[in-house]
Amino acid sequence: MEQPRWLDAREQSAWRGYRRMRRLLDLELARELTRDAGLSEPDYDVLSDLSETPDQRLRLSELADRMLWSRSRLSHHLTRMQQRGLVAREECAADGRGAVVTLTDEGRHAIERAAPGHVAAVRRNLIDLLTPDEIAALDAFTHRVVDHLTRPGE
Amino acid sequence: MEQPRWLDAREQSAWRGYRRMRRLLDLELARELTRDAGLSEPDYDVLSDLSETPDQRLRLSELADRMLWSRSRLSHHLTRMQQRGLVAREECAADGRGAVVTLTDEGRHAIERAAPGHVAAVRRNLIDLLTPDEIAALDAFTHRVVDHLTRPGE
DNA sequence: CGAAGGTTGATGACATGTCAACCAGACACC
DNA sequence: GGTGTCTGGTTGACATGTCATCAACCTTCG
Repeated sequence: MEQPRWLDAREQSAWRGYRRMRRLLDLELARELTRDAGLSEPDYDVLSDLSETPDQRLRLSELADRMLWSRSRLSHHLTRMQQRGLVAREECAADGRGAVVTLTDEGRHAIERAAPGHVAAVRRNLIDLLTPDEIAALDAFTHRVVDHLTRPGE
Repeated sequence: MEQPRWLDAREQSAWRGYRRMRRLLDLELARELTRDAGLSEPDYDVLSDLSETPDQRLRLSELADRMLWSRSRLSHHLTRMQQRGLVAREECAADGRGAVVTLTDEGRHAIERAAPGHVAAVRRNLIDLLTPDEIAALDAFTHRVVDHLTRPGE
């Protein structure tokens, strides 16, 4: 590790702001989601991803990849959601090892009930506080960073 | 919950990008920190906050507030860090209920060893990928959101 | 065929975070 | 000085996430 280039004042401030925002936004969104719909953020994400899928069914590994979760985490989480009746597991016809998650009626009901409030919360606490230019900047640089972090070489 | 205003394409994309970046960046920074310094991000944050304090000592509640942690979480975490010799607890002279955390020599050594690499990782995976304008925008809107979320009325 | 090697999920042990109950000292008020 | 309440911190039970490991299964190749 050679000479470190420390962050200048603005960079430091931006980095701290980012982390603080992240924490507070997380807390707030999770709080509203639990209060209004009885779901955690991970629950919401699973249901949301699943409900946007044509057949409302996904291979576990496919879902894990989309969510950037480990297979193990997904498996544990689905077990819990399954016990609450939000999703179901089925065997995969094409691959004997595989499994498929599906949305139960209760799961669909839950996400349909939760979505409007959650989107409103995201708006109120983030999106609507940003100017169109800032939204565009956020869109641009987050994708740039994601590309960097998922580049094969790194 | 009245008529929901869904997110338009750009907003949706920005929101997803944000969440994806957040997750990947977290993973990467945590990975490097563990590998290079044997610290978790929470460990690093505690040590860093502590080392920037004049006397390298802080009241628990003060530290908890700065980090946006619950007292309980901080207490648990400090117990673990204390067992590893990174910090120490002392009684508070001014308030018999209170306690003070201090940095041990080992703790100071650990943060001094970890900081250059961590800052470099933050640069490499985020800061240096943004234009100066984007840094400025990030700085501006994150603080705006933080203000919104910490406003007394909400 | 059948063994080797990679993939898919499930599982148990463990680390970490949250919530609620609790205790002791501070504080207010009579 | 009591007495009730508040505050700072600790603790234990529990929820969640990670890692290592395992069994079942596909695929390839001798």
